[in-house]
This record gives sequence, structure tokens and C-alpha cells, in this order.
Amino acid sequence: MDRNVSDICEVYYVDEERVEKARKALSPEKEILAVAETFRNLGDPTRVKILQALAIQALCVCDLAKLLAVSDSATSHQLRVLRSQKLVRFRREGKMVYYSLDDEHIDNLMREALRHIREGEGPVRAGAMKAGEDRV
Amino acid sequence: MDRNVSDICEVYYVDEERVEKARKALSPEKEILAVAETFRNLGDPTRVKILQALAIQALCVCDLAKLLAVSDSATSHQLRVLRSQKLVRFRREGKMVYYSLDDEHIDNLMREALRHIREGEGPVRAGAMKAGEDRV
DNA sequence: ATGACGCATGAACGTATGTTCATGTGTATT
DNA sequence: AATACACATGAACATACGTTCATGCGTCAT
Repeated sequence: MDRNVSDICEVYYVDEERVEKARKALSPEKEILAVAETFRNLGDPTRVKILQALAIQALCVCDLAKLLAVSDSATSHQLRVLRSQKLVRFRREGKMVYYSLDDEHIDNLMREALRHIREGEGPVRAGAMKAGEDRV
Repeated sequence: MDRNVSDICEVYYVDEERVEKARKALSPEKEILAVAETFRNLGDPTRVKILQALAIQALCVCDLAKLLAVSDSATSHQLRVLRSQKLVRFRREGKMVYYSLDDEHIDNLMREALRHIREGEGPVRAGAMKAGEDRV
């Protein structure tokens, strides 16, 4: 059967032009992966607390363990994760190891995330979504 | 010198004062959890791509599926996650559903994360940047 | 109405993730 | 040197997560 495919392709439901435009806006795959991994590492309540605390002042592992009410080992593991993504740095002082935030972007990310979650807490913005949408 | 070492306990290696100061700096538990969940939802390469694409223009599910080279179902699931955290909103147009970013904080978070990961990557030479990488 | 299409949802599967327990490393004190 | 302490690491376990498959829901055209 000979159907004229050109007609179909022109109006193809997937808007190729739009897709291409969006594709060009994407960061290279390597960066996408790095960004996702960074966010994933931030995506744990314990680590969020660690970073909020370190935003104020440097702390050692045992301080953090006490603050978080978890074991030293668990704390150390979490710090290892944060270290691997260069989210925290550390300096040695005798037996103690003091951790602090690695750069100012970390704190910025935390603050921006707080702003985001605080937006939805009030009454739902009018027209944000169609009626009958599932709540959080 | 038989000075008893028991007075070490008073000073305890865990600096209580420092810990208390840090504890006061923490957001309430509810917010910590919300922030962590938001970051966790951002911590997936597919969802990062979706948000970068939506930062440019609204797209429907099938557009995104094509762009991401995954099934419509998988795309829909990811959008459901993003919706649950109010990271994206959507509007219905006939059969199609167009998604877009919910607020400007999302884009800010993406850009800030990009800045972060680009810091540690050795010397940022001209060769490291390619066309279409002007997102920051 | 009936079929086609875009999208949403539920269940199930494989894998990755966070925690714990036990042990190892390095440093300071005795 | 030997001990104690702060921290790091490895293995192992339970759970959570993302993907896929199959199905259901709404809307549009015939």
C-alpha cells in the first residue's frame, strides 16, 4: 500500500524541530552525569544536615556523629561520599580531622533548594496546575 | 605527677558547644527531609535532561521520550516523580500534555550545580567547551 | 460507537544504595 | 614500644530505586 508518508512526517506528533532545539540545549552527557551524581549525593537527609552544619563552621567526625545521633562509622561513610564529589574538604589537626564545605556553590544549592520547597507550602498558586491534580 | 585524667571527660573530645551551635543552624526536620527528597529527585541523568530541556521550552511526553530515547512509559514515570515534588507543571492541549518547569529555582539549581562540577575539572580550557554549551 | 493515539498507572524484576559490624590505619600520649 | 583514641575502610545485609511490561483512562477522528 502506498501512502504518502510525507504528509504524515510533516505533522508528526513528535515535533522534530522542537526536539532538536531542546537537544541542543542539553549539556554534554559527561556533565549531565556529573550533575545528576552531585544531586544524588545531596539527596539524603543525613548529608543535608552535615552540609548545613558545615556551612556554619568546620566540624570533626565525632562532632558530626554526635550532632546526627549516628555512629562514627556511618558518619565517616557519608563524609566519604561527600568527599568523592568534592562537596566537602578536610584538614588534619593531630588526631582530629576537620571537615568544611568545599566551595560556595554548595551553600548556594542548599539555600536555593530551601527557597524552592518553601514556595509550595502556602496555598497552591492559582493556575499553576489544572484542577484535579494529585497532591504531593 | 599523678594528675587524674578523669577531668578530660569535662572537655570531652566532642565539643558540645560547637555541636549545639551547629544544631541550631539546622533547618527543621521537615524541611531537611523535603530538601533531601528534592535533591534525590534531581539526582537522575534522565530527569536532569528533562529539566534542562524544559528550561528552554515546554514539551509533551512524546517529545521528551524521543529526546531521551526512552519509552513513553518511562518518560511518564519520570515526569510523575518531578510532578510530585512540584518541579514541573503541565497543561493539557487536546490529547497532548505539555510540561514545563514549575518555578525559576529549578533552573537556578541546575546552573549552580553545573558551576560546581566545572570547578574541579582541571584547567577549563577553550577546548573543553563546545558549541551549544552556553548554559551558564 | 469504534478505533487510534497520547498519556497514566500498577506490578514485578534486577540493581544500586545506605546502614551496620568488624577490622585496619595513623597519630598522639604514656 | 605500647596503648588509646579518631577516623577510614571492607564486607554483608535489607531496602529503596529505576526500568520494563502490561493494562487502563481520555480524547480525537472516522
